[in-house]
Amino acid sequence: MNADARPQYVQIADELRRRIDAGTIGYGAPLPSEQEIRDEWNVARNTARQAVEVLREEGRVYTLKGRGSFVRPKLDARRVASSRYRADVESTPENPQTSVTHDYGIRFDRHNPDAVITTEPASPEVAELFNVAAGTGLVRRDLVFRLDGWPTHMSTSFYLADMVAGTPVAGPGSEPAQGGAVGHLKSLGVRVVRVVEAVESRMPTDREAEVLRMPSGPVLAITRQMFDDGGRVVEVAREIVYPGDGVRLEYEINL
Amino acid sequence: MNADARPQYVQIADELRRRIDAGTIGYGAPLPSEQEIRDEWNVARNTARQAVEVLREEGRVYTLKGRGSFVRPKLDARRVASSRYRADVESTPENPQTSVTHDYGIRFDRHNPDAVITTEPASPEVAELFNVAAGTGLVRRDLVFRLDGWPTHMSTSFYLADMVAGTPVAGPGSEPAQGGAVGHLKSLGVRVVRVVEAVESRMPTDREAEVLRMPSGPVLAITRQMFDDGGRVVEVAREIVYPGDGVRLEYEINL
DNA sequence: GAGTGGTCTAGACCACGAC
DNA sequence: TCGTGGTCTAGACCACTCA
Repeated sequence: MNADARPQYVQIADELRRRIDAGTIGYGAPLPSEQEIRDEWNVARNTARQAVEVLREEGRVYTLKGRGSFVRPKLDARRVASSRYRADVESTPENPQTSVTHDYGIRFDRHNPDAVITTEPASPEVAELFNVAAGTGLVRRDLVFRLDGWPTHMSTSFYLADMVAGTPVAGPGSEPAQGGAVGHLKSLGVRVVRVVEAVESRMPTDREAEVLRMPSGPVLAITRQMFDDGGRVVEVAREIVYPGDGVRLEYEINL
Repeated sequence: MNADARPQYVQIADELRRRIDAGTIGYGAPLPSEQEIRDEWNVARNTARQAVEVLREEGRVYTLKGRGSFVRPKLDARRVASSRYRADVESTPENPQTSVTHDYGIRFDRHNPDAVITTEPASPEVAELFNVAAGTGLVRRDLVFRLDGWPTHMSTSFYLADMVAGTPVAGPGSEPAQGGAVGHLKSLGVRVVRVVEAVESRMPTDREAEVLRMPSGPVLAITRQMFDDGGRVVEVAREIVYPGDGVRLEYEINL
């Protein structure tokens, strides 16, 4: 009855993947439920679940208990070049742009991060990245970036409270900002001349999985330090988190 | 009988993880078999399998059919800085080093990659990275890097056949090389002044999963181009593949 | 042949979300 | 209330590895 030697759950996953790629099941649309898969292929529930599990591990779908599994969009256009920060430097009121619009090749106004801005003392970990004493006052900015409603990435970044208190950087409504972090600092008279990024791949935390709707695949996490022309650390991001699939980080090294 | 609200398979996974961290189950040692887990915790086979699956997704164990599941070592010391290529440039016969020994902070002779060197025409993809016509003759080097027998990463890199034919680079026994790719090229009188790397996170191919003994977690894949002082591409690596866990890539950007 | 993991079935009870 | 996915049980047959 089944000439194909591959496991049934792989075959079912292949067919579902084909429907997603063909657009038969669009972005955000529900996958057939486990019961529907059982009916269509005449398999046990565990086999249907295994098929969906394959797609979940691939990051093609995300699953919500009590609701179903849904197709995640492919945001393959995502692209982060090491030249991205130049877009920040070159942003002007007449031609507003940020590193994020640069990455995705989109207009400024399609990019609408939610921002939560708080004040907190530096944890030992962040303090070390800042090269200041633990407990130093920091402004913390938690952002979620979305493109047409779909989360593309999220970040937590820190500024020195002494440097930004009372400025728009420390208040709401300052995001999306012209020129991103570099632009923020430029508006305060701080010139960023060097950025150091450390990239890690890991499984998402529960919150990241929920916010990015990435229940199973890996994420790319970037820890960033920005230095001014005096060699001082003026911004720390820990971390900037992207869904692992489809992201591409480009760096240039001069010897 | 079970006061803990967490699912049994999570609790079992936690206990197994604890034993791994405590050293009760050492690196390379087998996990309890599914049958042993069933006996110890009195659970059904699927529950035992789910527990092992958790550890497999975390990259803590790898599984071989018909044999068992085994503990993967944590190679957390892995660390790749953007300054790594300077180690290649500065390598001398008196003080041999490569970017890989630099990454791991180990002596030269503990690093023993297997090498397979072949000749092949450039695929359209590699040709584009090299900025040459498809079909151009290339020397291909497939390497697997190991540390005390454990695979750390693998790479496929290409050189222009015209440039390296008849040199040690094109022959066996040239790896581990002093100075890695940069050293190779230096020995031919080619000076590498610029390296461009693109980092992606993705699930491993079947071969990568087997070689790296990473059946389930993500990998970090780097596509690299090396440029000489005339702006010509003199080496392409596609791709350098690391197990996703524990790797850290550091880059510096000057604005 | 004994032990291992890979796949699969046919049930069960539960928590959650939408209506 | 009903449909969804999350967890769990108790079996089964298979392919693979090792002694």
